[in-house]
Amino acid sequence: MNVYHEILEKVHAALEELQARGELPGNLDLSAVTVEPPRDPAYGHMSTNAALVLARAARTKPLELAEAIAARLRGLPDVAAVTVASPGFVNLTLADDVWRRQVEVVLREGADYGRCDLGRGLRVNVEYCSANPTGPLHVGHGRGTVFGDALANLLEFAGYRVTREYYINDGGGQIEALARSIYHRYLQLLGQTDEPLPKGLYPIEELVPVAEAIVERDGAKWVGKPESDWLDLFGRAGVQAMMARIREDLALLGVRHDVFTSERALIEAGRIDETIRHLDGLGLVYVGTLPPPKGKPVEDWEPTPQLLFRATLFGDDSDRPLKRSNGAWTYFAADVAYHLDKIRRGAQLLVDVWGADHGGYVKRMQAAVKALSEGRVELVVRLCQLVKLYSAGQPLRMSKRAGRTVWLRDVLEEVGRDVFRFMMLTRRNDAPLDFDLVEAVRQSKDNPVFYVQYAHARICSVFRHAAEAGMDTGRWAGVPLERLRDPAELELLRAMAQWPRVVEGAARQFEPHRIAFYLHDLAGAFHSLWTRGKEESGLRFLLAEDEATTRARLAMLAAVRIVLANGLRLLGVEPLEELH
RNA sequence: GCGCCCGUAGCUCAGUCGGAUAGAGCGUCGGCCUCCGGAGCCGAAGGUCAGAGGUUCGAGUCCUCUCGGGCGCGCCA
Repeated sequence: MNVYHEILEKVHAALEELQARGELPGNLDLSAVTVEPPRDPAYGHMSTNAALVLARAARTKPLELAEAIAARLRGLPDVAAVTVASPGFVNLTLADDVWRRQVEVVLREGADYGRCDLGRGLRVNVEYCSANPTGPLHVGHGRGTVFGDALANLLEFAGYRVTREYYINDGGGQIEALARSIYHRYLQLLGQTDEPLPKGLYPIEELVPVAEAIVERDGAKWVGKPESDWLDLFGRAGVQAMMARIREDLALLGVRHDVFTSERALIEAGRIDETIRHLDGLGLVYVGTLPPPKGKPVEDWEPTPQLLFRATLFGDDSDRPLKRSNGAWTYFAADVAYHLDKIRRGAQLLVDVWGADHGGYVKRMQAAVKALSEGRVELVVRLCQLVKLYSAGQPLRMSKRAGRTVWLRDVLEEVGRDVFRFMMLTRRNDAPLDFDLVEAVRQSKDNPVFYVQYAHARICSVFRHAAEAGMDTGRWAGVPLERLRDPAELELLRAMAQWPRVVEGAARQFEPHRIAFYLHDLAGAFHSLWTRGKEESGLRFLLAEDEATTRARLAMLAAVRIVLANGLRLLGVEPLEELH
């Protein structure tokens, strides 16, 4: 329960009282009534739009209704002042004690401070990363992975039951390309070819050890053999090796999925046939011919009858192919089966985190989920834009064709997990992100990671000094919080009390970046107060001659530290006690 | 040609299920170090929220159109 909810309840109570007195109709919809901090602090601490949103239905003037509401809020224990402002806002200034009490709340709830029940225990499956097992994770994967992981943490904190999931795309043509890429390395190792790697294959060096292992085990056994003899074997070896590497990369990022689901396993278990039959039973599958794309002529277009899913019945722009002309299932068909699998395993809400280049795929997958769940399960898709890498302002040239990709592992070794994770969340997921490897590790206030970490470390430093002075820094019962009087202190307390609101808003919108921005603001409020202590010694946290005030301030700092740590934990960033 | 995303200060970006006088960082200019970590803080300047209509008590936010940028557009994933 946060302060804003408490005040909202009081507004509701005031409205119900007015209804009971017959001054308001009894059947009002109160869902649009909000209590939020006004942008301009001159309007007080909280503001409600109740009169504005209800006036029409109540057939009264907003200002009159606002006055009536205000009259019932005035004089309440925690309310210091209530004013009405045109066109009908009711603005409240709360007693300082309300904010001081938040310290006790935070200290009591600790790591749970900010939790809420927005999700009401709903089972949500968050699928993220899901990089093809054809190479290590690169920086772009890193962004989506961090986003998905932070989102999963956030939803869990907001009361959802979360499953973190990785879909291994090991069933399609790209695995054959992987097998051929490894085979080429294999021939090279045995001196059987000096041809360059054919186009479309993977030029990455990480495949060499895979080929070496095969040489060691089988020698030249596969030289000159037809593809059908070795393709499957080389593909499996490649997938196994690349997934092992990807799991290492995930571990470096601090990411742990609960479930890895293999596309190939779904196919081999006949799950796609089963799923398509299921769709067919619903009358959603037919054989038809799609029109060619308009405006953009496709060479060698041949109208081909295909097995199609009636995606247009569920909001997509076109029906979508389930089978290729060679008879194999499309990627989409496998993905439909996979999403049905997630639903059957109990997911009540599906979240997919994809790269922005998959944007064209969103509607058909949502259509499929709608069809499969008969409208009961929603699929939320979040797209992550590209990461542009820089080094000291110079763009880093990456050429996938030449095999010069910047691997996530290399970046993590350079800047560290915490910096990378935080920086990936300092932008909305759907906006492109510039990431400068040199700037990212600079220790200055330009660097948001450092700025937040520094606030946490400074608080820890105060506590070290307090402990040296022999103060009790662990027990807060009976702390005289009324000693927190300075406007800057109350400002910090109010910033701290925003945390539950921020969690709720971020979770509702699936936007973990809001956590990062909030932490920056909270750190700013703290740094500001700290520096004032430099200028006015009476505002220092540790006062040798005033133990009561010191204890109050330490309690406040302990609470702020908890909120900083809770926020960083959701982002998967470790709060540091010292910086070096 | 169609679909999705985006357009906010010189630059990079926030902006609460629509809320009041649109914010932050960088950069620029001007201040603050006996003393808890100055790796910080305070202040100033800087805006047609791409443009035009619409919805309403109220629009950066919702709708329509235009302009500009990104991504995608049968049998790749």
